[in-house]
Amino acid sequence: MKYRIGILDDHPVVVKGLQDVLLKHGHQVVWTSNSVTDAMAKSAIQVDIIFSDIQLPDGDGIHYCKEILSVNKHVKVIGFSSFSDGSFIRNMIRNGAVGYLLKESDESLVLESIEKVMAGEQVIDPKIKEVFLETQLGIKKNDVSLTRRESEILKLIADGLSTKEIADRLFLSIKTVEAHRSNLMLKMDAKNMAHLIAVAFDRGLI
Amino acid sequence: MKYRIGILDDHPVVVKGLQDVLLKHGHQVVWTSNSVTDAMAKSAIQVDIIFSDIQLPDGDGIHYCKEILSVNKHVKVIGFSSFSDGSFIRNMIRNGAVGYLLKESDESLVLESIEKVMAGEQVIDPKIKEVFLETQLGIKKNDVSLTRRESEILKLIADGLSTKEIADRLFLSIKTVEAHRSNLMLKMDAKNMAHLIAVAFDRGLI
DNA sequence: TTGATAATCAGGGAAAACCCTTAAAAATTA
DNA sequence: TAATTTTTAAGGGTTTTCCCTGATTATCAA
Repeated sequence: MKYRIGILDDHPVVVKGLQDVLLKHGHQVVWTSNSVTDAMAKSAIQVDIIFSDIQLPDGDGIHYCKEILSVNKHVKVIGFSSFSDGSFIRNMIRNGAVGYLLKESDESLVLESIEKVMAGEQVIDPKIKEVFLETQLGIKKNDVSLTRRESEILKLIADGLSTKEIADRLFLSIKTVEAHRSNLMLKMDAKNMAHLIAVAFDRGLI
Repeated sequence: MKYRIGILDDHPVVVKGLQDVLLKHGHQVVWTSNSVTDAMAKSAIQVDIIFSDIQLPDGDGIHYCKEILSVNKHVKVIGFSSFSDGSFIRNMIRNGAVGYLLKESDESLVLESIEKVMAGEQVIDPKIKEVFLETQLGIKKNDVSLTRRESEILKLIADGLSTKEIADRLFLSIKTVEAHRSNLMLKMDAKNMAHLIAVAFDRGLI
């Protein structure tokens, strides 16, 4: 199937390259644009898919995504950027994008993604999946080593249990639990319990 | 290629099932075990791959993994459990496991994974990858929508700032910051600040 | 313009967290 | 066995969080 496609990117080279790939395979590139304002002005033009960069001169693809979907809720927006930054991708998806590809993707991935997206599937670049998986697995950096008791208590803290509740659960004195909490904060260089949990998540300890 | 395999699991049905699959395809199951102690006693038996459950009667697969690798660092340990709990998987991998499969995996996945693992690759059950990806993307249930001020303050809390510090930073009254904290806890159904941060990470809000 | 939502702030009190020192079993490791 | 680490625990004090009620001012959409 051949589709009507719009491209929003402020890098002429990227626009040209993507356009060539799409045209070569019979798709119609009905508009290209280098700014959010301009792209919104073209929102009346019917398209099936929009490829949108994240960083644009007058805004970002994330807000554009939300806006264009409020005008035309049937269009499939695919984030198209060189950033594999998680927060960009998350926000793009949250704002309604159905896919996110990296600019270094090869032709076949772009073409496959068009088919998948039009079939109602969500598409995330496999490279991003790998990065996400590694983050989840905490392969990054894991210098602090916690004792068995410490990680046990850490998990209970993350579950929202107070010192007293943890003490009751583990049949320990409140003072003992307090000692472990202090050690956790010391080891992980945390200022308080909220910070401790944030650090623990960052280091993949939870 | 056919390999020598050990199985550590305290569920006889699982052991039987896995063993049948492996034997049917020509692999050798050189030992099976239902406890960590017993499995360690069999550590002298040369194996290529060990399938290990997470929860065992006398310990857990995570510590077993570490121990067996200190004895035989060339063995490939594959976590094999019905838990898709992230922390188990993370810890298993951190302790040297090269793979993690779910018990509901079908035969072909198990067999493919054996080949991949022996080829030096890491194997994670695709179902887990999906869960991880969804967590990363915050797709799960992202029903809570925070206001601008709330997410601003949430981030500062995660950075370890106290109510007073946040108030100073944002030129607000302590009471205002307290109000926002209360609303955050209410919205995210958190019992205290530590829990709030944990929930926020879970939902991909940080 | 009129609700609804968001953001601001107050007082007061109970509970929990935080910080300090000190120390003795218990378990591991060398 | 000796040395080290872990786990246990106390006393006592300061600070912060947490919870309640109540209220005024912006902001934004219908």
